Amino acid sequence: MTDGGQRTHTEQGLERKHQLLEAAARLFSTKGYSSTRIADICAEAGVAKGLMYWYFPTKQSLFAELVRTMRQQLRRAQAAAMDPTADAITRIRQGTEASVLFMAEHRAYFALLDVEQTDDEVAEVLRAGSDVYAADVLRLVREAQREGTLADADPQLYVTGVLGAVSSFSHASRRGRLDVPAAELAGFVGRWVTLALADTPVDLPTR
Amino acid sequence: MTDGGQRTHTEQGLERKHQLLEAAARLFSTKGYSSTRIADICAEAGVAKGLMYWYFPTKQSLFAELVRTMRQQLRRAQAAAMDPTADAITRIRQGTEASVLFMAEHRAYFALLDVEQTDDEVAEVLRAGSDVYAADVLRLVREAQREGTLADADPQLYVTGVLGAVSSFSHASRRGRLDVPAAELAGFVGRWVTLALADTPVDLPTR
DNA sequence: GCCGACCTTGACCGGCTGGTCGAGGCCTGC
DNA sequence: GCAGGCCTCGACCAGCCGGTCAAGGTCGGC
Repeated sequence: MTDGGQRTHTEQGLERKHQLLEAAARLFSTKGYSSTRIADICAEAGVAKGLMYWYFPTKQSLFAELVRTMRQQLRRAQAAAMDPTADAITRIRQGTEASVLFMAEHRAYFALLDVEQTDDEVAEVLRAGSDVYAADVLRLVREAQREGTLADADPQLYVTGVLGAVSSFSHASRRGRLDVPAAELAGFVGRWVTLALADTPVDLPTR
Repeated sequence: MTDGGQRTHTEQGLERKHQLLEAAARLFSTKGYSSTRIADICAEAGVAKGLMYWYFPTKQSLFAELVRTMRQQLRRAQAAAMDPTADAITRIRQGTEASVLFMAEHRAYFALLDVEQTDDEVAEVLRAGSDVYAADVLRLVREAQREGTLADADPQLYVTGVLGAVSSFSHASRRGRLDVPAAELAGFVGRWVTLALADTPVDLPTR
């Protein structure tokens, strides 16, 4: 913005910059943003600390560049997967599948989005609690599968779906992105989950 | 663990402790854990900094206590909502509804779970990207509603559901909690979302 | 051979922040 | 009235970490 003159880099320079980005991606995605030290990144890339500031003005700008390129790639994958002639629901499904697939294939990269596990111990505190609920749901899923009211896919998939729905909707509500009374929201999520769990033909032609 | 002797508190002491917990909850849930300074918490509670260390050994232990009590309450709500005589799917739905409802009613408290927005600017970088996809899905949802292939609820609900599914499943996969090949996972999530979006009777007796 | 742009280094700085400490006030039981 | 436990204060400390800087190296062009 303010700075008109972008610095020019030689081929070697671009390569170094790339090295730094890759080193940073590795560290950010395992340790989180704020727990990753600039010194760590430079050590990982095998260069001196000052060098980072030759290629990036701040730690944040390095992070931003990483996120930006990542999003662009994902976006391309989504666009490519959607058939413009199909109906809306189909396109939502296509975009969903493409997103999950793409993120799974580039997981190291997209782990950046999980940014902020802070201290391991804090993360531990948080996880410990949700595990209990997860175990509950897992038990129920197995029971439903025995009852024959739920298809025979990997139970963890269903557990993830249920817990994910609860936390996603709750999170959105907290953030004020849903203008819906609590009771109504709860009902919606209940139905949402129930529908998603609806017994699917086990040998659905997926491929 | 190691320290055998728990300190004893007078009534006044317990009240102070409570004040600190509440102040911390307010700050953690708005600024995130690591961005909240101990000095801030004490200022918010109107006491000197050293006092926190009279009631809690570390910052982390304060946080842990907050999370612990919160989980316990949620857990009770879940248990109360599940009808032990009902079938498994029904109980999953009941637990889901109770969770969402409870979290919505105590949103200030549960915002703790969103811990770690780190620096505002970093959060901004992350949000900016996902908004684009959200806008896309929103468009598709509206289109589907016009087509009549999707019920007439608040479009944001559907958007939240779709995006939440993508991120939850992807996150779980990244964390190694799903032992499923990427393509299969993508297919599952696609179906999951499609089922959840299945046209529900618009005037379903929700209330 | 010298100039300037690009690149690299690592010692250093300054501010921030979790945690400590010694001093002192209050209240209860004796 | 004093001993001892509870509570409160805020100045202080130590270490960490993002960011700076002065110095020097390399290489191509003239």
